Amino acid sequence: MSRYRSLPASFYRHPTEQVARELLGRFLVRRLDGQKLVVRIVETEAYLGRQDRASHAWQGRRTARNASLYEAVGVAYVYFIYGMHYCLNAVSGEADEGGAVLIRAGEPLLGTETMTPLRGLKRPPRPGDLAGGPGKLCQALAIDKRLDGVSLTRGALRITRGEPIDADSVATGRRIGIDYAGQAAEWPLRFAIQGNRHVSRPFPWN
DNA sequence: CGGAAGATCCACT
DNA sequence: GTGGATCTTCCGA
Repeated sequence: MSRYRSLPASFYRHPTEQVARELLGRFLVRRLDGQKLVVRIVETEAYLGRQDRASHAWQGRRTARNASLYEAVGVAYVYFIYGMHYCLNAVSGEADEGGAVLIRAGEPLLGTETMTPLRGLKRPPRPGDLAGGPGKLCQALAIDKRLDGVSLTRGALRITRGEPIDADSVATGRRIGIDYAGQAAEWPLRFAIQGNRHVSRPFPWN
């Protein structure tokens, strides 16, 4: 069905803030051992690249870690943080700009019985337990460094058309965990589906 | 080469 | 709300 058709690379070739908004409602599909795990993207953040102090591409920084940011739009940028977590981004914007969208939270749709033990849980999960945060989401979908640089348009990790939401159903806020970024910390580049209970932490609606 | 920081999560009070 | 876990990555000396 068309909800499971991958978004094309051209989808990501637009301003990163726009891509971050339009990724809400889309499906993140992980193929794992012949099984399909699916979450609906409910929260994102835009990182604008060289002009954004919170971005790993701030001032055009190029390192071994962030090489994927300069590969091509539509590829995954996966990095390791805090000694124990991974974060998943979709590279977006213009070539060489270093823009990307952080996938901060998803609503589990398929494969929850597999995600639950991957998360180390033994009880039925409550909203947000499985993928309500960038680190949780990666753990639930078995996303790690091996998926850094892969295309999101095909293969073991894809983003599909899903269920696009209305523009007026998007909640906006400040990005999380980047207080070091000065003025950029106040830019309203965090987005979520209005009222969704699977977000990483409360929005103004709560 | 060493130190410090980090796009987080969890347990505990 | 606070503090600790944990370790790769990066930058300055």
